[in-house]
Amino acid sequence: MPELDKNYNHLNVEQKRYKQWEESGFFNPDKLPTKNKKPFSIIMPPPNANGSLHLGHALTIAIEDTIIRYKRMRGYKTLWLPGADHAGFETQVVFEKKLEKEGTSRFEILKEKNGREKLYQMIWDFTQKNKLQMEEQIKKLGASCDWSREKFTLDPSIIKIVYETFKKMYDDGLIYRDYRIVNWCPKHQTALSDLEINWEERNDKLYYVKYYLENDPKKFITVATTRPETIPGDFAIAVHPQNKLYKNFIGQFVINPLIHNRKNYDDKIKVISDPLVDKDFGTGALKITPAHDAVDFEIGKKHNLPLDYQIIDWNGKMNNLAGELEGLKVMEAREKAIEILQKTGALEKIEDYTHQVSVCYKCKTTIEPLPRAQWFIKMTAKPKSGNKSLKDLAIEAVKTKKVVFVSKKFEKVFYHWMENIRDWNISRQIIWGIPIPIYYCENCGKEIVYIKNGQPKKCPHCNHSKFIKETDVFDTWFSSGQWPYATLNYPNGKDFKNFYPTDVMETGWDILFFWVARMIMFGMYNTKKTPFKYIYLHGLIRDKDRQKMSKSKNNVIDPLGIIDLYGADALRFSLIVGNAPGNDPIISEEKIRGYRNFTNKIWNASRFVLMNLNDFDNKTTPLLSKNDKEILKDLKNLIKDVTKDMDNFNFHIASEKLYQYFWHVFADKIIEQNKERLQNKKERATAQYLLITVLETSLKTLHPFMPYITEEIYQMIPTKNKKKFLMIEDWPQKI
RNA sequence: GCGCGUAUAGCUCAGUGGUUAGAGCGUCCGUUUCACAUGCGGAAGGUCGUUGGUUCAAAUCCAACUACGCGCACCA
Repeated sequence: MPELDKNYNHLNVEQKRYKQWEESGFFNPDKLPTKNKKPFSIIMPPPNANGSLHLGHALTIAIEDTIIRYKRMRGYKTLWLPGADHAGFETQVVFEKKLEKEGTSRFEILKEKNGREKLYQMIWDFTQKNKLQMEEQIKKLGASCDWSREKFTLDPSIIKIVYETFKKMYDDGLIYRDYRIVNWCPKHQTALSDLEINWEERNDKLYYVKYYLENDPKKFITVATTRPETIPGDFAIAVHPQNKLYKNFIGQFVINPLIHNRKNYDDKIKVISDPLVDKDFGTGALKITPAHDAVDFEIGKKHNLPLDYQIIDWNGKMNNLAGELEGLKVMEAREKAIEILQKTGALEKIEDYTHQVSVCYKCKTTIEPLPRAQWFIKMTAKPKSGNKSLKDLAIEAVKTKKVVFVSKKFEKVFYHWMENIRDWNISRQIIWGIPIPIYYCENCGKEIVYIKNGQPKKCPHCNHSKFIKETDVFDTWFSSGQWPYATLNYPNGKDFKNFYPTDVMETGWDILFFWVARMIMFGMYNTKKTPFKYIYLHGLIRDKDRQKMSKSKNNVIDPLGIIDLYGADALRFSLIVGNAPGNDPIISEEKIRGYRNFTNKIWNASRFVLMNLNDFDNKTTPLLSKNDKEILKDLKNLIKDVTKDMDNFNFHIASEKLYQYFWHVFADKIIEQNKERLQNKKERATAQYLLITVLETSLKTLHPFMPYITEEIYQMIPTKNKKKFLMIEDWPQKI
């Protein structure tokens, strides 16, 4: 019998065991000796290759590894496929911060010769370094994923599939380029999707500005606006068609109160009517600045107003069309505009006004709505080859239960978002990403989708042979949205045939729209199937004060530091127990320490059993007492219960039951009761049998949650028909 | 504006109609002898937000209310 330390020391165990598991090849389903040939697969949400792992990642790994290890023990051919995400915009933002610290910027590098290529290479190297580090962290957590199948979102095989999807959607009429108002971040110099902006409440002012009639300078129409600096870009005043107040103004002209002698345009502004205008807001009259507001742009389009008269540039400064405001930043321009309006008497009054302003979700810079040509995906239109829109496909998949949310509440949230979805802007003006495979003919200007290497030889429209390449790249979610089938080598790969649709998608609820919804749409559109059967959404980890963990708040628990202190098993268990799916778990070091104590309990109870097995013969038939039988019956019932919980994704309940049982039934009662029997010659063998049976069964059921310590002890106990690893043992069903 | 959710011990949370409502941490008392002081024995601590309903039975199902949290949204 080996001499065991008095306290469990995870440092002696974890690395050694992981190496053995990995070398065994059993992480790979093809090498797994399984009775039951049924496949079971999970695609790991690929962490962003732009930093180290945080507790949220540890939670993902803990839950998914628990599921995978459980299913593996149930005899499934289990595949858990790891990967990493280039994470376009997110990574570029992180990298730019790094550049800033080094005293330079993305724009400086882009100025250099081949700057674009150079910057791309720099970020590439950065992500590859991070990726290696992340892999090590995932291994430390004990993740039994198949590293031989690992993928990166910029692998050529992935890009190929992403391009083919783009081409298919383009040919299907779902992809189009349009000039319209986009969410522009002046700091990051890119457009953002509707999901990438946040809304902040601001206490601003509402300015009431008079626009005098051209023909009758005594009469005027008052407009309420929060953005007087955009007045130089006004091309109409719009009122509701049924608004009696302004009936006589419709069709007349007013004079722009802020600018005169506009380039190429009159200073006269027509009063028009449009049902989009709210009769009851402000004065009921709306100034129309097509290039600087989404609603105005829509109205402008309908009424044939100039849409590209942009008076704010891409840096958020007033340009030379802004008259006296030229050169000022937007906020400065606002003050200046008010000054001028006040002087000319055009300012009627100012009111306090609280409203929502959109900001960049990364840098909090106020979003500038600006017109720009962008690539979009139609969400509500039918493709040429089918009769259901992406929106309809996704809604139908959930309605028909092809995909099921483990927490029902997210189903409702999903529907709500889906019902109101608008077209998706997939172009980003950044360099870190997959280029949109489009060329514009230099001659006829038409766009050509070209997804092979190199560039098109001849323009199919005019036979010209010179092209300009699109410089925009895809929104990162356009590629990660295709992750489940792309990683499995769609459409002809063996893995795709064996493992698609995958079984569970487990990820944080914060990316339900960004990622999960898009995966469902892409999966349904491309493969006609949902990419997964169940969606398990976990919460966002908070600290003791309910705060989201972030570096700036200095409340981050570093998973690696915690693992070094208390072990991966303790961390994993504390992430699982009491954490119902979908709720935001609160994790403190005290909780983790508490479950570290549990690992020690397991260690010592096992140590006690092992200390008393030197003469144990696993072939003798035990003489079980009534009480012994009762104990085994209870254990059987526990397993039944726990198995049911595991099948229903109730890991938080299963883990707690196992904890209760091991500590307060096995250690407190069963071991105590049998201490005396072990001293009794007649009863010793039976007591040994009972103890080792309960211990072995407990180890098996605890293994998915605490893989390291259970494996370590399993390797030491003398039981019948032992497998090479506990990892590939059978989940206990009969005792 | 539209929608979703939460309220259980001092704190943070589990609890899938059925004994005496649980866990981690914390508090108090006792305890180092042969598995474990990262332990053991014991104790204090709960009108399960409020009110009403359904039921033989409600923390659990339903409704309203109160408080809090969150998501979505082109009201200038």
